Amino acid sequence: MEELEEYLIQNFDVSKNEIDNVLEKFQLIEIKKNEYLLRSGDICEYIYFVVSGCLRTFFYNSEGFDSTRYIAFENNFIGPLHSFIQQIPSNENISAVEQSKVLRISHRDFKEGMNSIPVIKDLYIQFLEKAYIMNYWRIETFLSLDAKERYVYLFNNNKLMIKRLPNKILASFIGIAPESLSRIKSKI
Amino acid sequence: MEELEEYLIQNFDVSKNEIDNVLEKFQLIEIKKNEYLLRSGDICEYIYFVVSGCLRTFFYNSEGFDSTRYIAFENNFIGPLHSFIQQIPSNENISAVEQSKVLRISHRDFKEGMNSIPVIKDLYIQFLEKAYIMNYWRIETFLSLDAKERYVYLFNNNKLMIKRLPNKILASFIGIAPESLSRIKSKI
DNA sequence: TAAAAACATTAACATTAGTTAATAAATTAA
DNA sequence: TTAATTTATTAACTAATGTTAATGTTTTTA
Repeated sequence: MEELEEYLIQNFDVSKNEIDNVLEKFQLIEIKKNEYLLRSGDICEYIYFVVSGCLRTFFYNSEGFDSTRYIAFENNFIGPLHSFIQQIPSNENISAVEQSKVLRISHRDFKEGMNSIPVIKDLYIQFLEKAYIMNYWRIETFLSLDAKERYVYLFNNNKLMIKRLPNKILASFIGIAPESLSRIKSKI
Repeated sequence: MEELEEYLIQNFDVSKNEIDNVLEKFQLIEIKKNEYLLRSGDICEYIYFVVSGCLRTFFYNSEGFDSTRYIAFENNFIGPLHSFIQQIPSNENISAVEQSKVLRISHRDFKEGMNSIPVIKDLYIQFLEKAYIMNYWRIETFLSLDAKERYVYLFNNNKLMIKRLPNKILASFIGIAPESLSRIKSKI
């Protein structure tokens, strides 16, 4: 749990006591590469904090290929919020890109914490703000850049993704076919 | 202000007194079609609640065309959050698609309200959650749909946009050239 | 209300990205 | 460690979208 504790200390003005209250609501889970934490159609019961490894959320598009909507490396939260908040079925899957350790908090504990532990509300706000900013630049790249430019953008701004994601997932995150990504890389 | 009052009553468990405290932080502004509330490069000082009309946020892409990131009709908030939160220059503009009336709250009053008026925090969370869900499906359409499918998606799910936005802005929201949108419409 | 400006449509052509298929390389499992 | 499986690359071809330019339509302004 030290990773989440460290994360809280770094990001919030929070007392030792409050940290303990938060931490006790989380539970450590290990997951092997390619295993699922959530399948589309199911209700998202947990939000996850990535301690080590890498997870992604993705869905299957009309042609049956998968599209990666979000990637979380260490020290980031992941979970399809609309499903979690409203407790309705998710159209996304969560799975492990690498073998990972995650801390999960249930919807029940989260709701309870939102009322009883002030820092959880702040944590949630920060999570939403981070998601907002990530989604913001994501939409911007789709609106204004072509496939090659989107790859170059990631190359310049997100070395971690370039380094740790296989071609296939990188392509599905950029929104192009893996063959197109190969072509793009060969021409740079 | 009745519109915002109504909105608060509808969406939050909030007392008359609290509503008054919130409302007094807002200021009514009128804006003519095509006028700007924010220009890229400036720091976003206000978040706006649309009372009537329609606003959009957009930026200029590398070829000098504009891309529309977000559209707000009546009873929705608008503002580039990353600029507002962090008080850093925005790369987006806000302008009026139609002649509009908006209520604005300053960053200063917002920050103050976040600490002193509980419902403002909830309002902010709901704003972030709404933005999350909107951005979520937006990214999904870019990842999994081609231009024609994105138009059809809007046609089925957002009649208001189809009805009230000119072709040019609709195309810039879908991420295609206006000529392409004309072609798509003629083939449906 | 007429003229000007902005916007929308259409068509021909150019470019980008998707598709298919074959092969090579890397990873996983026996 | 080898065989099997998955992933990555390449090339030829196809389909979709962008670009340019001409024309028609609508909106704005004088």
